[in-house]
Amino acid sequence: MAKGKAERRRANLRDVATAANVSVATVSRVLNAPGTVAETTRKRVEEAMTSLRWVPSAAARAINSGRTRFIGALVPTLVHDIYARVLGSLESQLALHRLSLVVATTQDDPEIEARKARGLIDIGAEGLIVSGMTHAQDFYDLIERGAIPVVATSCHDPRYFLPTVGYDNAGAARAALDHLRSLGHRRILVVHGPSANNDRTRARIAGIIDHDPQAELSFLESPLSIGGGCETVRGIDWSERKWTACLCLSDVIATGVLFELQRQGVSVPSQVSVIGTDDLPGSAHLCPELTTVHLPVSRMGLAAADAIAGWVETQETPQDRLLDFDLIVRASTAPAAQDGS
Amino acid sequence: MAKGKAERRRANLRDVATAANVSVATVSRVLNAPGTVAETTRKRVEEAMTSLRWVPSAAARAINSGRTRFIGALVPTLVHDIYARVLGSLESQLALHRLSLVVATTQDDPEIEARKARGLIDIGAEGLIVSGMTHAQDFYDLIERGAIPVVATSCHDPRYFLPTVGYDNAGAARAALDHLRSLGHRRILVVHGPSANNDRTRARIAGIIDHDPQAELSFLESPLSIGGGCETVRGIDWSERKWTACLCLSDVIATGVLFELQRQGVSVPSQVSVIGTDDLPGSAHLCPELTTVHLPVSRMGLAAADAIAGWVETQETPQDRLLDFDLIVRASTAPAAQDGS
DNA sequence: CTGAAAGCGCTAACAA
DNA sequence: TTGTTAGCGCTTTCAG
Repeated sequence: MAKGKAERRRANLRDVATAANVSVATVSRVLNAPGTVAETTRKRVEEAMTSLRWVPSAAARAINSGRTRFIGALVPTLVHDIYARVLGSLESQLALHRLSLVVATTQDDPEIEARKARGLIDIGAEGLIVSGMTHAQDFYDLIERGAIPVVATSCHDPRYFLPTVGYDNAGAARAALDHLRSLGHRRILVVHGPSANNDRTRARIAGIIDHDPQAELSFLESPLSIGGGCETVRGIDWSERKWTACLCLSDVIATGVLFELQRQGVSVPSQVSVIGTDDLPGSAHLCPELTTVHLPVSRMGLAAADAIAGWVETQETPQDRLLDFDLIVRASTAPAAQDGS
Repeated sequence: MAKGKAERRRANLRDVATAANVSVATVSRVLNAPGTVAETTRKRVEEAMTSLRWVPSAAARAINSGRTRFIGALVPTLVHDIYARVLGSLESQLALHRLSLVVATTQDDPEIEARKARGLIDIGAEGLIVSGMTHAQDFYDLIERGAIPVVATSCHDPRYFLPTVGYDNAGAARAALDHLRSLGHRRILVVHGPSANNDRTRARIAGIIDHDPQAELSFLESPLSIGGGCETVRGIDWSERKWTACLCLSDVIATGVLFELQRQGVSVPSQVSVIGTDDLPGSAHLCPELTTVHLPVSRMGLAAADAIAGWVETQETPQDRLLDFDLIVRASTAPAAQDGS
């Protein structure tokens, strides 16, 4: 069988009607209310459909119903476990609402986001899911103008312009810090991802800065990748004991840090404690198993799907949703060694 | 500002025309051929558009042009770096063709795939990207009937019913085996992902089975996750020296294996060599850095995007595309220790 | 340069 | 149970 295909004009409802010797209304009925059509007529129509290889036109249906049945998601990148997992549960939950998911990536650039948002609306997205609360003015104008449902995820702020479905980033970071503090750590190196255009990262940083004046925190910004985490701590001489713990505001960075420490022969947690934030699937299996703050990204995808689906369905703005995080203590943190600091 | 929005009827072209005191045709013209409209008229129309907050209807445009400008991608899961990366480059390359990407996940189940494929076509996808060559009959009927462009990725087979864009899975696995063999390994444990419904995994297995009769291969199936890799090799006592190397047909599994070996105190590569297949971004940073076979997933996404875009644009079936893989030798493999086997 | 009018493929009253 | 017909919002001739 050849891979090409002859290009006839696609059959439409009228063709089917003619072939089956009925009116277009009857054909439409076998589609939308098969019960109201006589058995024999229906058979005839269905045969006509198959023999003409008729395929319904989504656009025509959409123009009548006013619905396209898909929503758009704007995420910084697909290549990060956290967004992949959100999108995964978003997709499956939207499918339950008979909605599809169009994805677009923004590279954390508000301008790109605004542009892609326009594209999504242009092709008919009924609603949008975005990440965080940092957006371009163009973007706000766009949704203001289109009056299109948009929910923001990965964050929580009832005062925000859009409904938010997410967790308390500041609180999560604080929980990590508190854990380290309770273990007696005072001098702590905080490694975080890029904070430009990323309010989640900024919220995490803000959550720990000034939270505990007794803690002596140093901050280092790292690319949001395993390699980035490695490089960021590459030059550090841990034997100086300048810090007894490393608080990573993201698990991918923590993973890189762990790898690099191991490579340097620094033992975790006896020499340095390491804690992450996110709880990726792999984090539980690292050596040592990574202590981290679990963020409920799957539940978040689910909740966001329900929120947007309800909104496009009922026209009613959803409630903000705050999901819990959980400190997961594993093997990468331990009490600070006593020393005369 | 409230999060809700009053729900007026959305303005349409006619409303704009009336407001601007022109005909709908003129309004349409300022949209599609601004040059042919008098400066002053155009101004007036544009003002009407903004003041009425007019937003074009995607469905109406689609019904006329016959185009929806989006294509659907069916992947087993989003939560695997490899698919995330393919989709990432697919999305950005399709964007260059002014096409959007709708994603749907199949859980490696052909029935789900067929169902979701129907859903994608129903909402108007102009083309489909699928993974591999294992599909349900329903699926084939569907695309046969809809005469819709479909390209298969992650594999390569010119004899296949659909155009394929991908790499030689058998060859990649063979390259990994050859590397191990050249290092003197003979007794090798092969750990692979689930092979049911997954022709890529089966191809990799087939690629090494019987390839080198001198090698003594044992096969173990593992879930496709880091945790799966860990568990699969958990019970093994490597000191028995039953195998001197472990060939993982997927990097996520190799990652789990590496973690588990480290936990057991088995040293890699001096006691056991480990090699993966895929080359994930994190693989280069593992301890030890993972030797693996690099699969060009980003280039593949790009090529697949071009293939499908060209197809929906020109109606011409694209060529199959074979992309090269590369053995990346890093630190997790070493010559087999001499022993009297 | 502009307008009138005929559709695109389908749904949904309303009649019969 | 079935048919007729008027749109849905927009593009596109074809005439002015």
